[in-house]
Amino acid sequence: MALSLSGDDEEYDSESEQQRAANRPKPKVGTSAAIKLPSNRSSSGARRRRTRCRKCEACVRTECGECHFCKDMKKFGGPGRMKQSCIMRQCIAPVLPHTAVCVVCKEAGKEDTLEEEEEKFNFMLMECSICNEIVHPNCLKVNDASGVVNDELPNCWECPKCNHAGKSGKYASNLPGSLLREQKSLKEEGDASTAVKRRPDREETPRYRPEETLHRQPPLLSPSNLPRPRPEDKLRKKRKLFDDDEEEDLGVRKKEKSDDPYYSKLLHHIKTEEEDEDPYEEEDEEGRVPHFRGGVERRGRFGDPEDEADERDSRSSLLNPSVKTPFGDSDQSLCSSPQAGPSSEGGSETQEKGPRRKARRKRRLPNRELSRELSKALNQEIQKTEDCLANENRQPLKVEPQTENEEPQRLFRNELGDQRPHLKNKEMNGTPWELRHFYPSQITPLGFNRSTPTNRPVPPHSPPKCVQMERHVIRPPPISPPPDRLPLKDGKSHVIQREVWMKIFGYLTHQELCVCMRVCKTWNRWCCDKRLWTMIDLNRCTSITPLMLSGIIRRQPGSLDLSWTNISKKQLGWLINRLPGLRVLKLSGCSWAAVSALCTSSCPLLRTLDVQWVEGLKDAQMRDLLSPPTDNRPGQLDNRCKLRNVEDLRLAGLDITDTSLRLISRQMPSLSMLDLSYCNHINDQSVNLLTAAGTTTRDSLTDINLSVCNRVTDHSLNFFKRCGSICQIDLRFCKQVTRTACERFIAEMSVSVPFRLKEDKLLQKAS
DNA sequence: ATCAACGTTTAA
DNA sequence: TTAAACGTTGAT
Repeated sequence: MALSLSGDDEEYDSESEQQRAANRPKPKVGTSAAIKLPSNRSSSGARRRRTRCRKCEACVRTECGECHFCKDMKKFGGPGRMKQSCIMRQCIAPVLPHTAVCVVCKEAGKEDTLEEEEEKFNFMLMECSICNEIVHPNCLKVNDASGVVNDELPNCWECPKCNHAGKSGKYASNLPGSLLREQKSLKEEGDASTAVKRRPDREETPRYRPEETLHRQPPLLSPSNLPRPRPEDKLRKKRKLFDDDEEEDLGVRKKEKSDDPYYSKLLHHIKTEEEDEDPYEEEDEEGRVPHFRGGVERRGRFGDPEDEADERDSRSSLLNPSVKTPFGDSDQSLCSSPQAGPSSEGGSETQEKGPRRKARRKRRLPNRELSRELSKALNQEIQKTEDCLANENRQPLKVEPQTENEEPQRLFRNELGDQRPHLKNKEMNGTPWELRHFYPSQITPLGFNRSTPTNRPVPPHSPPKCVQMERHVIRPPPISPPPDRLPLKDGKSHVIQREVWMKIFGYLTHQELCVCMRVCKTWNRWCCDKRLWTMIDLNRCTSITPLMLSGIIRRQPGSLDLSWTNISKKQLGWLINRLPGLRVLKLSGCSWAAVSALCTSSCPLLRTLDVQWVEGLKDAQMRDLLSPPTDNRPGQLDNRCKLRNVEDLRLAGLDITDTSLRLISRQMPSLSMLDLSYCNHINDQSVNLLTAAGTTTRDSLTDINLSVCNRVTDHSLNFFKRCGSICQIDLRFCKQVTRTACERFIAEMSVSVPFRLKEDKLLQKAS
């Protein structure tokens, strides 16, 4: 259907079947019928639906109750139309259903009956992402073709036949589908263009190498009554199998500089896939691709020169599709029969190879991602900057500027002055964004960012398209990412447990964590644990890229600082929709257009909202922000203001008036800290409103900042006397407030609550 | 039989 | 182009 990827596909008998399937409702097929399917399902589009592993963190956790899909559920008062899993519960490694059996021997996976890790592979069920056949690798009587394991999904590969036949993959992104929306794009893509686009990917497939002399596997032992494999076993097996040469792909990537757009695209796709494969391998690893070039030594198989040769091969064939491996063009049956794979064209060496070791591990992408995942522009930029990346990032441990202004200036220079957009892109996409963090002390003498809207960072020319993000599968991070112990080269595990490492990592800064993430894959995962990233600070990171966004989602921070960034409404909307646990959001200096993304029913229940100096945020916008969302789904009961839990509200530098304050007072019953500094319209009447009888703010306010509010006078101090919980009143630089009045306030309050003048016109409760 | 939710279709 | 809808699958 959507996946007529090349002319080859038309050879499939089932092609017409696929077309039909796309054009009319599928006939009802019960579970039992589905089991019968394999015989005629070979090469058809009908794939076994995967199901939850029920083991991963996502599967184990409870529904968030906050996300889109939760809100739809009947149990959360929704209409139950969407029938989708909670965003936070999207399985990281969906498994084949229990009813899946080998198309050859009709038996289930048997890997858990075996001891040897490598043998297990031969007896686990593998689903081909191209022809959809599910087989035991050992049941394939093929000798000379290599299956390509897709470790994006458990039990997923491109079977030797398809791989050998050079079929372009449909891939198996059988992940929870809610975030995979590309099928349309794929469908709309013409066959020709699809074929062309897919070619490099196909060519990237590593071929069997004669040097790999491995003993043949024993013939199939087919105990028909073996217990079913547990999904987790398969997962574990995969991990184990792949961890050893985990960095091989990194090696491929790091070694290759490309001027081939296909390759560049592929490069990026691989990265994307890596994200998908495991939430803990993400932009850090991507970003470090160039770093690896001169950085961390390769270990174990990683350093195997054969692998490098192989990689070069795949690279060259990638660049030159006409270059084929000896077996690439052989006449292969097209998966119509499980027995019909390539036989012995491979020559004598091939005979020594069981399917096991031929299944070269290679990350493959789900078709959807491969098709349109990333914008062409982005890929082109990546391509152009490959070389620059290599050079710039040769020093992976280089410490980023820490001073207040250095980094932003650098960014600004790139964003504004540099006419080489690829450099900008390189900056943002080629470097781990965590390393680009800086922690400026933006505190002015008054404790506020004195930047005014005139100093607002100018958005870059082409802000990254959040659209891209929609097509990424972003899964929530597990709380304790596997493995439990660091796997060592000799197959053993490091003595120190993960949780101990986690404690150590807990002492590191984000920058240091980023360095650790480049040490190995396991550390990369561990260092991404959301406990280490409860607060993510992208303050003044002027260009927010899709990678950053996905990185944020995976870390599920409770606190996010996007101040003075160019984040767009779409991006922010995308983010907050996926951060139901977000409690602190800082958006100072952003545009109202972006901030308006909060006016949705998916806005998390924030406790702290910082919208200082937001351009265009006035009373009308404040009203929008504080109104109940209007996009509630039918049946959705909760139409309360999404900011009702805000305790800390920062509105410095806004042109808001009492109109907004009334709303705030009404809608934020828990408001404790309120920053109204630099608000020129705020006056005594405003203070009166906030502290009037019957308002919740009267008792909830503990900390108010009215510095540089020139309309506030001594009279306001009288209003504050009626605030039951007030602890700090900042009236610094209020021209119409006198020190005398402050002292009088202290004197009068001293009867009940002792206050002191911490600074001139800064009143603080003496504790 | 019931529930959850995957993957595709349809609507906006 | 994206989100919503929904038929159907898979687990229990």
